[in-house]
Amino acid sequence: MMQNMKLPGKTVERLSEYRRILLNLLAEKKNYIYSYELAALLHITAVQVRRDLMLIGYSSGARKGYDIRELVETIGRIIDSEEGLNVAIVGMGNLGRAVASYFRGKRSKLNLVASFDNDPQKINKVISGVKCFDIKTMEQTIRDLNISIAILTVPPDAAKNTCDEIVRYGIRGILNFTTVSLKVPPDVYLEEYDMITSIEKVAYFVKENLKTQG
Amino acid sequence: MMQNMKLPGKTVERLSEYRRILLNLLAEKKNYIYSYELAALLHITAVQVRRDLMLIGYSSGARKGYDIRELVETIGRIIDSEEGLNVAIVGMGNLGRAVASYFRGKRSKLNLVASFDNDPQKINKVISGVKCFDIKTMEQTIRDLNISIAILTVPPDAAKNTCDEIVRYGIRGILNFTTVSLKVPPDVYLEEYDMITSIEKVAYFVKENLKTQG
DNA sequence: ATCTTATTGTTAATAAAATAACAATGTTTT
DNA sequence: AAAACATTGTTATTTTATTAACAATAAGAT
Repeated sequence: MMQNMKLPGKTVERLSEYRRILLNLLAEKKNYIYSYELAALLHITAVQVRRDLMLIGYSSGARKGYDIRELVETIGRIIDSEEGLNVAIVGMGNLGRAVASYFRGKRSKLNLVASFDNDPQKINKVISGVKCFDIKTMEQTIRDLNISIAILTVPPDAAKNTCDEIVRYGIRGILNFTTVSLKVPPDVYLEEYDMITSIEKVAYFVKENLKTQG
Repeated sequence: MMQNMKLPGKTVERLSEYRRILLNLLAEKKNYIYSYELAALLHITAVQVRRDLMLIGYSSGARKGYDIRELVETIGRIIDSEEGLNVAIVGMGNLGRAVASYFRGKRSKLNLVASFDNDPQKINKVISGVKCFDIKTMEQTIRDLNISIAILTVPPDAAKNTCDEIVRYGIRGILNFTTVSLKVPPDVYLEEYDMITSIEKVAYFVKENLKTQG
């Protein structure tokens, strides 16, 4: 209930992870799961799981644990959009291709319908399972294929311009993997991920642990 | 002051981002920066910047803004380890190669010294700037090259075993890019990133925005 | 059929992160 | 050299996220 209220970002992330795990379990013919089991699989607490499910208004009814199939369904109703959303990868270097292949095991209503690059070797070929379009045709293609989400994997010096472009063409959400931090209008959702930052964070805590534990 | 206390993870992440930006600015011959300028570049608040710098005990002394060179240096003293740490990429598929190339513009004392794969085509070649070793030699190589950080980019079904292995071989920090959530002993630092989760998060907020804004 | 137990759903408490408020301090202007 | 100003460093407040506590309840045991 109160499903009209936006969920906290952290909860959305965990719901996505719950679903990933639950789908795996379904494939293994498991049908019910307790909050503490699901929690253990993600190394979080059972309370957190129950609280997240409370937020999406899901209730097991009984103390037989959660019906996995039903729960997957409920999570989908909350985090997926009914009609599905179309996604494009902008920049088909190593990272773009990597992202494309991650999409194969995808679990939501997201459709990877296009990729863009400026390399003639790539244009009009199917790469990692997705057709690559000439980046010059981006405006037309984004509108034709009704693409609302872009994954940005272009080289850093192209990031700002490309971002401004796709926003003009009507993109509503961007996952930015470049090392450039972008600015978008308030009605466009932007999520940024810098892998070097993640590595430096790991290094920091390794260093600190080494200091205290030898 | 109090530099022996571990910093919050969020602060560490921002420090890494400050440094990335500051290094770019240095390259453009900018020498001083105000907190609000740095904040604007990352779309955060100036208070946050000042608070983070307070936590690492850095003080500009004057109202001329921060001396960029000095600040970069200070951040390095806090988040880098003095001798540098050696890093390996485990799994040289698309994602592994992408990560390797991100390392080129690296800004810290981290050294990418090895990668591992089981594909004979790759073994003993230099790929994306880093030598690829036979994954069978991992134990020896990790010890020989004193590798303490691993970036895990193997296929999902290999994730758990590979993780247990590298932990046995003495790895102290792992950045896990597989879709499998791992378990490590408490003295090993684990950071997990699931890009499908990020995409699903973007999709959720796009959907919500579309609901309220049409 | 009642008792015991395990698990849930939810409220309350705590912890962590972000933001606001503001005194201190140097800089520039007059 | 005093006044006005801009910016910092830090404490206080607010907000957000996590964890703890516990009543409610269904399932199985006796």
